[in-house]
Amino acid sequence: MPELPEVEVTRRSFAQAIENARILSVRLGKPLRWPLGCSPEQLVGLQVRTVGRRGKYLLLELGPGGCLLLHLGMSGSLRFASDLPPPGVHDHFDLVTTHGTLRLNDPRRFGAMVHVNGPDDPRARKLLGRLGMEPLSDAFELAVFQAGLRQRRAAIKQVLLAGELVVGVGNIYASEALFLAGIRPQRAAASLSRPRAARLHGAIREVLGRAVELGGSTLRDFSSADGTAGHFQLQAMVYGREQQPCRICATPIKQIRQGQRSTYYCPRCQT
DNA sequence: AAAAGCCCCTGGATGC
DNA sequence: TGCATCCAGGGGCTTT
Repeated sequence: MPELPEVEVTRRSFAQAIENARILSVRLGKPLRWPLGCSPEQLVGLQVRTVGRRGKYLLLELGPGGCLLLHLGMSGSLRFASDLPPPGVHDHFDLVTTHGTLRLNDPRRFGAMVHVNGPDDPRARKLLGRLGMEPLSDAFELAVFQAGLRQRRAAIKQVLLAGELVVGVGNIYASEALFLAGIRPQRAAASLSRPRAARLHGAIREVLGRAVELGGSTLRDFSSADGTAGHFQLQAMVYGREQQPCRICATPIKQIRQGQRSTYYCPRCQT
């Protein structure tokens, strides 16, 4: 379900509320993508200090030590409340705290909740170690982005999705950002001129930033952890619009496959 | 080293 | 109505 904006909006919807809560119990449902990595009892008594984010991972910093890495995968969503109903078949993780219960619902179970001892934990390194720049932070440096593109021959869409240069750009926003930048998704990353790479850099920030402001939009069924529904204001320019007229030039939008994923683009606006 | 495929899993939409 | 097929927001792992 979630790309960076949805993960960030989810984070903001419960980060304050869970801060400094003490863990009372942990309930596990069906297995997620990876095992928790510790016994549920081991978490009892710890405090949730802060909720951060790296790419599409949420990081629940624990006191006095350790961290929970939370990923929503393709279909995951969170709720945080003190009056949750009994868990349903797709509720696979409950973190019961003094401030409420954080519940992970994930029908497809591509999501994960993983306990690590700290940033140097091998599991943390494996999952977070190769992640690229944060697109909405100052760390997203244009020069580094341009240099990174120059050394990759793969299609630009694939490079964005891979997350090793820049994180958080998922399948929907990749198509949207490339449209905004006027760049064809199949184009080799290394073939982008510096000005066009700069345009893409701006487009990524624009698309993701606006989506965060709108409360996680575009996605069909998104709602944040406090139950607020996504707004849907951000209408897609190309994603999911195969055959429909481009909103700029009216040329029919094309759909292609890249790496088993759908890509949409305007054959006239994007070169 | 980088790139391309392969999976993990369930549910909803579509087609016969 | 029932059943088969395809597709879906991710990304780690294995193979080229």
